[in-house]
Amino acid sequence: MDKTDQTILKILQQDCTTPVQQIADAVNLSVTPCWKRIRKLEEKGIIRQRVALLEPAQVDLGVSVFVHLKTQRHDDAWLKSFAERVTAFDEVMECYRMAGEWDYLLRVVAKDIAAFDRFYKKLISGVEGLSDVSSSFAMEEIKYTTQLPLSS
Amino acid sequence: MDKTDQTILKILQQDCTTPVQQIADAVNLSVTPCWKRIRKLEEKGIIRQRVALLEPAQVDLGVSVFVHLKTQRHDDAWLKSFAERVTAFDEVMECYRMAGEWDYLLRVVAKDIAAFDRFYKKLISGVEGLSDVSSSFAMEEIKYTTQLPLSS
DNA sequence: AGTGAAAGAATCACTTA
DNA sequence: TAAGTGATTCTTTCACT
Repeated sequence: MDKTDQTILKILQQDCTTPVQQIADAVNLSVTPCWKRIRKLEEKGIIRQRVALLEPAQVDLGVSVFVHLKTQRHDDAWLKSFAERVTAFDEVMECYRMAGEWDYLLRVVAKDIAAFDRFYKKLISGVEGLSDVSSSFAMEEIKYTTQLPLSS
Repeated sequence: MDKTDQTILKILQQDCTTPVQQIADAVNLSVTPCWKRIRKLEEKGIIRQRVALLEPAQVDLGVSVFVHLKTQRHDDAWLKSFAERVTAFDEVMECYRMAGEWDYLLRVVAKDIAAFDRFYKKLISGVEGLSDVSSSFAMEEIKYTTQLPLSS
């Protein structure tokens, strides 16, 4: 992946509707070679998908809650089943296995506190082996981007 | 926003390259009225942008770190300047003002621990008034989606 | 909300360096 | 192996119904 590919990725991370013609101009190529580069970036999985981002508040999902979890089980089988269950919850936007005090961190979206509480109960009853759960509410979204910082 | 719009949004959240024709079929409309709905969703800001999502590991940004912050200042002016500074850092993918023990939570991406440490020093020296900072490393990304769960 | 036409883009076979 | 041209096909967009 050279500098040209990085520039292409940068543009597509900002607006993936940019016509190939315009991207080609930006990297001093003609349409076809530029198009082929984009295709390769997709085939390699560097571009994983092209999506529409919505405004959470406008679809009545203005509340983000971070849920910290501890567990007693740390074996592979448990992790696998945990991952499956958590992934299946549409409310869970992000889930990470963590180093340090907490074993997992989730970002959950909800309409309001009551809706989050319904999710919370589903989580507690649906996932075995949780030894500690702590929820922190986000009051305000200061920054949210999907644009990864590429060197060039 | 009715059920038809929700279906349209659902499709575009998964793949925004889906031809309008195909979306129209899915919601039992012909192309033009469907296209007009999409336009309106964009105008209202419900669709905020269309972007390409990249695979972090493939662009050498496999490390996510959550940074919890406390501050002594809680006035509007401080918040405003904090928001500006934090937003300006390309490494910061997400930043929330929190309720509870910690005042702010950031998700930062980096190439490795050394790169994160460079960011950490920039943050500490570039932002005034931080009284406590704690960094937690994500070992594994279990789920990451931008797809908000719409009712229908 | 629908039809059909015109404009605009993506995609591909083929050519060149 | 990487880039370019031009033709074809697919999509978007819009005037009109």
